[in-house]
Amino acid sequence: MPPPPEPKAAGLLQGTLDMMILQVIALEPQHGYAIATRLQQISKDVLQVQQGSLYPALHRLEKKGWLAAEWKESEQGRMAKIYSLTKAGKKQLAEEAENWRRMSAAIGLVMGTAQ
Amino acid sequence: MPPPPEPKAAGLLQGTLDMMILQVIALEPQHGYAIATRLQQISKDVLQVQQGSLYPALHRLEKKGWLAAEWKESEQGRMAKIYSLTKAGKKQLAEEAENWRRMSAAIGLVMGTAQ
DNA sequence: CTACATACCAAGAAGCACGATGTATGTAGA
DNA sequence: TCTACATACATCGTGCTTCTTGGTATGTAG
Repeated sequence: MPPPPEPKAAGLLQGTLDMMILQVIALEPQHGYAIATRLQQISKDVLQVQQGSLYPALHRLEKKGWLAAEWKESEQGRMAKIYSLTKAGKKQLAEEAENWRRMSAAIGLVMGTAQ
Repeated sequence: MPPPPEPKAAGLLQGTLDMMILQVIALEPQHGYAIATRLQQISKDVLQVQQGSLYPALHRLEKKGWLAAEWKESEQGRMAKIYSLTKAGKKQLAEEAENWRRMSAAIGLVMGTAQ
């Protein structure tokens, strides 16, 4: 049998996935599969979003009205559901980003990583 | 009736509570009530740990062997359960702190807060 | 025709923070 | 004395999010 393929250690902080999805889409409308790829690229392989986390999150965000979906052709020439930010989504992203800054700064204070 | 007492906005990132508890206790053994107070002080009121989050977390950490508990007199002259870090707890804290740094840095990259 | 990358989705389980609620004691003030 | 408040512990149920695992389908390269 093959050696256990590394712990994988995803373990995302709750709530940050939604925020990062909004952020990636804010830069440019994307389909789900590409969002996961981009997140992994940008974070230099630290963040590896599972599909079982990604798609529920996308549906969640669409349901709340932060995202709008549309079937289009992807860059690879295949049909894909392209998500883009709604106006409410932009506002939500701004709020969550601000909250993230406050929170991570506070945690930084506690952990002595401040400054 | 009194005006609604401010949103309170706790909303901790899941998983970080354990890490911060370990960190606060690493600085000095504390009892539960004091841990919550300290966290609030250090974070300048950004982090407000509910008792319904705190005590389960303490029991969880003790069960895993990261914390050791002992009944002693508090600074206020009352009996309190003082928690201190075990050897395993120190190791765990180091791991979680390192992981936090990697994670928050990665999220920072995504959010454009980098540098 | 097999494997792989692309692209979507669902179901079940587990973990965790939260809100509400309860107990008890010591102290300060009315 | 009676009341309020701070200290100090704790449990329970709920809801949300993430993870794991599995499944569908298409195009392309070998």
